Amino acid sequence: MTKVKETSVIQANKQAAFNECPVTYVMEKIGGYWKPIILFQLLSGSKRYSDLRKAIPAITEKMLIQHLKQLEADNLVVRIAKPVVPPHVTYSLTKTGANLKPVLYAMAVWAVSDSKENSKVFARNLKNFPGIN
Amino acid sequence: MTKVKETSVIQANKQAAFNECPVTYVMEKIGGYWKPIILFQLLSGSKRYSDLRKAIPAITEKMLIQHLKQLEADNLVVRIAKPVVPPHVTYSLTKTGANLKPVLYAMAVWAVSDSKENSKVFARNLKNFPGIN
DNA sequence: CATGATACATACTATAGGGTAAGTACTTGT
DNA sequence: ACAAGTACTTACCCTATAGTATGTATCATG
Repeated sequence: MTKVKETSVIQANKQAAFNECPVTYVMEKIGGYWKPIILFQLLSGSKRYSDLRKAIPAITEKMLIQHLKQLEADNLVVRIAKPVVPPHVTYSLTKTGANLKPVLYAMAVWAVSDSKENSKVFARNLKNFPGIN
Repeated sequence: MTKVKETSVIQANKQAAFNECPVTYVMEKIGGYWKPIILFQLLSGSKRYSDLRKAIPAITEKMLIQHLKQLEADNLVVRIAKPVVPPHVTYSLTKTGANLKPVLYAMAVWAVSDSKENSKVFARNLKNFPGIN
């Protein structure tokens, strides 16, 4: 799960921000490219591992379990495995995970209003668009 | 301002998530270690560059302007420079930036409740704490 | 005439985290 | 005996982003 160096300024800063800034705390848990997308999928109910894969075709299996494990460690999702063969594993939100709903909703609301009223965004989008220039 | 490679899978994925996932959209704008902290400082009113530096002692000047420039490009903060010597520059939130307040507040609320009811968090904190082990 | 204050800029290094590709275990179906 | 399905694991590479260190312009003041 991609080891972390114990001695590094960047980790120390992260830790400091993590301890002091609640926003950083939240982003440590739902940040990254895939976590919000996974959480979004689970907001609509518990899903099997393979269902998540199908629902998010672009994600690699490594990223998927890696983030699921992290979310589990952070107590945002629960893993339930039936001891059968072939394996049957479902993931669902914990209460804490479900409590994120208003947060995600607030973010979505802001995102929509911002992308409407802010045209500079699109300029920057285009500038960074891969495969152009 | 740390150039970005045009052709990279990670950029493409970012772009895709950016276009489709509003949460990712928001996190592209307020993510990173320092942005939330800077925004928090500006929530209480406009500040000079040097005041921000003093308010956030751990930040390096490079990180500070880099993020201020990004926030400005994203239309979350405005830069006002008085043409005097020595320079006098103040930063403040735009309307869009100020609209983030409920989002940041929702995150903070969740963070507090989560860190109270979730003891695993502190275990993980301690495990990652720099200078131990 | 050198120093200090302010608001940056820039070259280089380090690291966290994402991406690719391939392998594992176990059993049922052909 | 071999492929197929499920839920992972592991080894290796690449890139985005943070950190370090130093430099720049302008003017007032001692």
